[in-house]
Amino acid sequence: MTATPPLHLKPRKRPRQARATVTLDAILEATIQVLLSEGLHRLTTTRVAERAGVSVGTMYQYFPHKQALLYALNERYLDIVAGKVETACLELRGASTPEMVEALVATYWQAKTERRDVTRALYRSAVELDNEALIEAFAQRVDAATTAMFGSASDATYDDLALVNATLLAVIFGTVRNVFERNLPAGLETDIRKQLTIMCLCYLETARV
Amino acid sequence: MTATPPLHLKPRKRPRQARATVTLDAILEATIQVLLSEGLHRLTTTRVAERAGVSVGTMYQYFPHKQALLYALNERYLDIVAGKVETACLELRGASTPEMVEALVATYWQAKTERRDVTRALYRSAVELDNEALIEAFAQRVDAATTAMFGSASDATYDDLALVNATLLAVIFGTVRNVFERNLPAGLETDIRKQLTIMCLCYLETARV
DNA sequence: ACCTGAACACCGTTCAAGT
DNA sequence: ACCTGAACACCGTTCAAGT
Repeated sequence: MTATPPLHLKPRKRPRQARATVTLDAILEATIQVLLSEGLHRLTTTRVAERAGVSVGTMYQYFPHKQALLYALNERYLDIVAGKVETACLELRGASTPEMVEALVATYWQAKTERRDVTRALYRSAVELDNEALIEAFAQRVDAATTAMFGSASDATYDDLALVNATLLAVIFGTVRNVFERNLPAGLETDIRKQLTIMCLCYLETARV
Repeated sequence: MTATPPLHLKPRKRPRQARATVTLDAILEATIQVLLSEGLHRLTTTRVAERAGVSVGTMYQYFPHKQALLYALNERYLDIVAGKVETACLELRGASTPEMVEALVATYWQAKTERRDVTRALYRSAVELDNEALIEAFAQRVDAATTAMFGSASDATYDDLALVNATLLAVIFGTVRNVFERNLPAGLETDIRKQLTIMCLCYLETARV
């Protein structure tokens, strides 16, 4: 599913008893809650443990250090987003290019906008992380899904599909993040999303063989 | 030059004597050095003070807290990048749209690529910051410069220049950051830059009135 | 006007002791 | 097999004392 992550960031052990699973979920749930309510710089092992209803020691049985908490959170989140993109791509096999671009931008934008607070918090939390493996795994899944989709387009074929696809993804993902970080008025945000779609479309038009 | 930043992030006082100016510069220089050599999570007030050759107490006379160090660094950096974009835009007044797009992408890309380590470190350091004011000031300067430039194009006029311009900036800045974060092979990076230029160009073609 | 560094509150992480 | 929490090293920040 995902590329093997750096060992030191993985949970220390997998739960073998029911209560351990409960504990692990409680810790992750507490992490996102503290992150949202207190912010990254007030995300403390003590606070997370307290909120999860366990001792710090217990936390360290499951996660080798604080960063591993954020790593797990990002992993879960990126897995969900990648899944949504994959589903959308499968549904669109054989469709027309405009439909594909429209749906790709809409799906990704929607996935990020659904819970703005979570998206923002995770964008920020990812900074202290050795997150290249995470991003890479995500990129590869999405890349495979969209390449297959555009390759099946009913109205166009591309000379260098790999490059065209990589460009599209960099532009879409990058633009969404940029817009997100600037906290623009809702109206302008929507307008930019529409323009982005137009832009991708005319690019694909140009790139057709 | 820049919008007024949150007060709590500004240096505590401006130096009034020569040695104080030296001290302030030494602290900022030490900050970037420690950031580059040790990484964000090992950037410690003690370490910065030591490297700068002053005591922690002195550091706190100039900066109210650790974040203010990173804030100052980002401020200086964004000021330089904005300046480069402004200069390029002025030089291109009255040129053709293709020249403008090419130069805009090249200038920004170059500014970010020149010192990849610094760019990366600052992207990351900005996360814990209340950096909206900083980003906003940067965005406004650049927006004004590029709007004026595209408004002066010899070969095209645009119906909604403000929106077209905002879209272009979001796409270019966003894509550059995305590419940067993924650490792609140099060849692919260059290819994406070229594709990005093509994409912006055909978008402007479509957006002409 | 500027600098020092010991002192304080808090944080990440460990580990001997428990159930 | 899982959990506890006191203990340790370190970090951000302050402030009384110095030049």
